[in-house]
Amino acid sequence: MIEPALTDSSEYPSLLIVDDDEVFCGVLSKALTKRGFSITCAHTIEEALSLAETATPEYAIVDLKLSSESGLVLVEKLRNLDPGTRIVMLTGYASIATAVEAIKLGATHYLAKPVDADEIMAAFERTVGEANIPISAHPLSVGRLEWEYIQRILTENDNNISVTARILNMHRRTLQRKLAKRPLRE
Amino acid sequence: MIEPALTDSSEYPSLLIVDDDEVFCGVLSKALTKRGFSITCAHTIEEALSLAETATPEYAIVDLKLSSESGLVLVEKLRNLDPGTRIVMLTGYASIATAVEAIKLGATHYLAKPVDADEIMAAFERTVGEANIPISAHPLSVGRLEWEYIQRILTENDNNISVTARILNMHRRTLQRKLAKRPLRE
DNA sequence: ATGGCTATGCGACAAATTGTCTCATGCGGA
DNA sequence: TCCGCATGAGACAATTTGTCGCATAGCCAT
Repeated sequence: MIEPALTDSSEYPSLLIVDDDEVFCGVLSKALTKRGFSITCAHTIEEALSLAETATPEYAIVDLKLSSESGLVLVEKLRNLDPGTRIVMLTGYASIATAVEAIKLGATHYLAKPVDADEIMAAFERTVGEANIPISAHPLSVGRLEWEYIQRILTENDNNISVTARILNMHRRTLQRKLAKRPLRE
Repeated sequence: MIEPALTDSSEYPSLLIVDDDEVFCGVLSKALTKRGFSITCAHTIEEALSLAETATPEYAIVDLKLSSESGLVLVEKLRNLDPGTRIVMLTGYASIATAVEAIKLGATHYLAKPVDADEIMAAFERTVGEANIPISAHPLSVGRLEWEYIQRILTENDNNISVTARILNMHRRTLQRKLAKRPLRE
């Protein structure tokens, strides 16, 4: 066992998670610790930077939307601190424009939520030239992805089915039906 | 008038358009000539490469979906020929996954069709960091989310449709159809 | 209280999408 | 050359969605 105090010099690679959603940080933190990383969490850009200046992390997971600011600037700064840092940008509000910018700023990869820990792992390993190392991540089925996504948007909107349906650009009747037959395994 | 043979030494910057749609090439060619470029068109990767080997263009516009092959490999090759070439990737089948790949391979920018000549011009000029990208306020529609996800798994698996369909737990026929369709906006 | 506005649940039927099957073609390895 | 696997595509049935309609219910301002 390694003593928790020595995270810096730990034999585990250091990984900084930056996301303003504390619950999300917690869940991810736990999942990645189990996979052998030494995790630190930050909820704002300032916090992330002061942590990174003390000890630059080897890996970072940055949310695009950090309260009001853009996680993009953080990507740039982390890279300036240490060009070797591997950064995955994560977001619930994905767009091609921000993806392009993130990669240009030096992010290793860009993923839209929902994602699971394995997919993030795979993203860190990934290099340009196609699928060299077949990572055994087990991605969600499309059905499952849709279900998770719907649940998130629904929650964000007070469980208002009509509003959610409009946002998701689907018919209220359809959403009703999808929600009705909820037991979706896979 | 400049003699066509001397495109290299022309006073106009050289620009190579690679798209299998001849009509599109023609229109774009005309619009960009008017803006002061010396245009050459190619409709296949081979054609593009042989042209580029003779005289490497200063700018290039590459379509992602070139009949059977992917324009991504062309981006890589053009870059190897001359790292200074500024390349804009263009496509009617835009996705975050391919955008990420394109930028990693060295593309200057990535735009979704339909697009006008001015946007392409702006894309060539774009520099990192400057742009102040707005974070989209609204989440993706379910349809779009599915499209992005499919594209991601597909690129992660070397564009193997059969494998992707199995991973996603959907029928190959269905995946075929979804990929064929989708000039999806939203 | 009454009318205007919106959310919700659900039946019914048409329209669109998927699931299945089947073929023919093309490619790389045994 | 045969085998296994990927792919594109046609055809038809099985499901799922899109649409309408209607009734109920909560909010809120008149």
